Amino acid sequence: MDTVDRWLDPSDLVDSYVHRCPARELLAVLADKWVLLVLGVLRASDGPVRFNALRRRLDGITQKMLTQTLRTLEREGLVHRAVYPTVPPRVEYSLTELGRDLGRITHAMGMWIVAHQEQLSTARVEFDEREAQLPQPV
Amino acid sequence: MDTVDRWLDPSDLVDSYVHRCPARELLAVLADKWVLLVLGVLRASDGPVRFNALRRRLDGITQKMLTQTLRTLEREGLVHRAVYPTVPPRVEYSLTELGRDLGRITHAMGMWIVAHQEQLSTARVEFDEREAQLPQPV
DNA sequence: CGGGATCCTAACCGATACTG
DNA sequence: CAGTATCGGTTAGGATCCCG
Repeated sequence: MDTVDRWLDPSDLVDSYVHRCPARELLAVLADKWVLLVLGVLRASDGPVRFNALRRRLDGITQKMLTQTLRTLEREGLVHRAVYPTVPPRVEYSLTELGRDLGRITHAMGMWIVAHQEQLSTARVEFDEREAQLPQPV
Repeated sequence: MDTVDRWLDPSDLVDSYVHRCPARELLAVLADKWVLLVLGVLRASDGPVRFNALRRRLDGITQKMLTQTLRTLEREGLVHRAVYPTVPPRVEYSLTELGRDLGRITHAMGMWIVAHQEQLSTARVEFDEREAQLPQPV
């Protein structure tokens, strides 16, 4: 079975992407507030999703950012955009093959985050408490 | 064996993190230009890493951003910071247990990116070519 | 309905200078 | 060595208006 373990080999990844290179381009794309969420929603939907439907599922996103995010993902070949020239217009988004593949990893990341929420909040609180003690800036 | 597949179950992740919630906080942290790279370098090193060593491995990062990134990761409980009050001072960074766990997933992501670089560049080129044909903005 | 085009502000971030 | 502090340019991104 095709699992993400395929990518978990011990070879030295760092030298491959730490320096400025094509790989950093996609990294920059993924390092975005909305990209991971959009991928998540598209992945969770079992068919194409219309623009406003997508918008409604992403609490807080503006139409500008959604458009921008979708364009970027389309350019990377992760998202497919289908336009039906009806009236009113209808545009449907879905993941490409490549997008679905990557989606499995980002999904794993999302699951990890949700599963560790409490450890993370605890860490934040403790850090902030430690911070609150030391300073003495007159 | 403990693999990231643990997090690849089909349950509905979206409802858990699409809305504003604690989970989105870490997502916001990860959605950063440097965070994934820093995690990657720390993960690849087999011992603690000093500040400037870290800096040298991250091509293009400024000392300000590295400091900031490390502080954030420390706050999230992903990175441990050890200060040795010697002269000159010495500060060593390493992943926490939590950080190593998450690091396995981000590493998978990095590997995926590197493995699919060419498909991604191709997609970009094709998209840009399609773009270059349509417009007619007199 | 699914955007494009503007305007405008907050934040980010790089550069520089200083410190224990 | 490993930061902190400050300043200033750039940009991200929200709000608003409009259009096919």
